[in-house]
This record gives sequence, structure tokens and C-alpha cells, in this order.
Amino acid sequence: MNEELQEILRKSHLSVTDTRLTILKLFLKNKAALSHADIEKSVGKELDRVTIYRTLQAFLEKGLIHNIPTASNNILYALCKDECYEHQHLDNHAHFVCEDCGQTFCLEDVVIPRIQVPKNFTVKQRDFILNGQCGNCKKK
Amino acid sequence: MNEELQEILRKSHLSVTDTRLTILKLFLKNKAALSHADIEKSVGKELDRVTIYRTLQAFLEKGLIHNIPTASNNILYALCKDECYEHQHLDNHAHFVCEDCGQTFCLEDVVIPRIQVPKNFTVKQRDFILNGQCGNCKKK
DNA sequence: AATTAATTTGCCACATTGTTGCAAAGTTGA
DNA sequence: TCAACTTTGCAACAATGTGGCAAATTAATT
Repeated sequence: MNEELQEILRKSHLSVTDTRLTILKLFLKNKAALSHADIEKSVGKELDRVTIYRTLQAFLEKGLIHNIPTASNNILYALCKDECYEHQHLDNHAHFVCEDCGQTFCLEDVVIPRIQVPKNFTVKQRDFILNGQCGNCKKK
Repeated sequence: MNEELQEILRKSHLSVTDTRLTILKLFLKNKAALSHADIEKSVGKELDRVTIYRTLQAFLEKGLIHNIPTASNNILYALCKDECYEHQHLDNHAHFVCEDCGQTFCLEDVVIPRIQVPKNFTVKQRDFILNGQCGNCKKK
């Protein structure tokens, strides 16, 4: 298990440290996207607040995770798929934020449709965020 | 001119104050969406920082403006169209963030397409954010 | 027009979130 | 194993957001 995690970091050109393994593990364990606060809560005092910031920054830069725009002001992060490379994200799937449980899911199967933009505009990235109630919360 | 502004506030069930007229004027003058920091910079020391927060909150609640999710952590606000009502936003248009000038525009004509979501999921709101280069920056 | 009731504003203090510098600890590669 | 380099934790600081309260302003009423 740990070998696999290390391999993931190396593939992204990140040196292997306890901090990074811990945070990577969190991402793999959670189906939902994580905020800085989520991670801080999970690790308790095990990791410094600043270190978490810097780790997320490093993961972002190396293309291991991507961030998800939200209307509230907390940035969410989620693991990228294999098709994502450093500085070039191809996360063309939609994200779903559940109002009830607050969790955000990557809808890997929902491909973002291409749309017409005004002439002279060049589109480099597209984000599609849905808001509502997830399947789990609906049952209750 | 001032009469029209007052009318806009009244229509949204907001009492007319200098602060609100000032901020509303800013929104009407700017084609791009504004952040709290943008407004603070514009008005200088004319308005208190806290007052701006509360004014934006009031505008949001009454449906005069809507906020735009962004991947960075600063919330953007833009005027709503007439179809928006208090507590019920119908801003089903896409937003475009220009990488070069940093400005965010409402693409009023670009309607967000409906997409398929997993069964048991209920969609209440849809946000579509495009990222790239706007027409103005492309010319340069 | 003047008075009253209700709302809004500015100031203060405080909480939360994010950033930078630097020395100590850890990682990588030879 | 050693040296070069990177990462981490701590401290200090900057920026952003929130709540209380008295003074000022607006809206409503007579």
C-alpha cells in the first residue's frame, strides 16, 4: 500500500515525505473533495497548518490534484485522473456539491459539454459545478 | 440618473442610502464582476470595510446581485438580470474568467446546458465557469 | 413638518484564513 | 555515508470575515 502511494508521488515529481503520504492517503480514502479545513481537522496537530498549505500548493503545481471553484469561499481540492499532467489539467468532468452533507463529488462520468462563446474569446478550462442533494442524503 | 438607481433599490426591497447608491453605481459602471476587494479599492476610505460586507450581503439576499464561484478564494459578485428574484436566482448563464486581465464577465447569452446526473441526485443550481482569454486581451 | 420606530453605518475588537522568513529536520543522489 | 537540496515547524505578520453597540440615517406616522 505504502509502495503504491510513494509511486504516485514519484510519478508527479514530488519527493516522498510523511506529510505528503498522509495527505495523499486522505484524498484516496475520501470520495469527496477536501478543503484545507477538512484536512486540518483530519490530521489534528499531527501536521502544521502552514505545511498543509504548502503541500496542497505543491500537489496543485505538479498536477496531482485540481481545485474546484465554489460559491462559498473555501477552495476544494480533489485528486486528478491519470490524464492530468503538470500544469495541464484535463478535468473535464462536472462536480457536484451536496447542500445537505456539504460533500463535493467528482462526477467522472459527466463530461462537460462544449458551448459557444463570444467570438475572440479563447477557452482554456471549463468548470461545471452542480449544487443540490446527493443520492445518499436523498434517502434520509 | 439617481432616480433610476433609487428605483432599482426599491424594486429589490432595499432602503435607499448613500452607501447602496455608491456600490450599485459601481456595479452598473463595470462590465466585469467585482470582488469585495475591488469595491474597497474603488471607494477608498469613503466607506467602511464592514459596511461593504453588509451591503453585499443585503444585495445578495434581495437578489440584486449573484455570486460567482471561483477557483481562487475571492468571491465575485455581479448584477442580476430582471428575471432574478429574491431568494430565487435564475442566473443560468455561464461566466468567463480572463487569465490575462483577471476580469470576470457574465456571458448572458450562453445558457448553461442541462446534463445527466447520477440517479437519486437532485440538481438545484448549476454553475458554469470558463477560463481563458477574453476578446479584449486577445487583440493585444 | 416634526416626531418616532426601524434600519443602517462606522468603529472596535476579535476570529479565521493565508503568507513569508528562517533554522532544524528530513530526503535524495552520488 | 556525506553533501546538496528540499521540506517542515515555528513565529510573526497580513488579509479577510464576523459580531456588538452607539450614533446617524431612513422610513413611516401623525
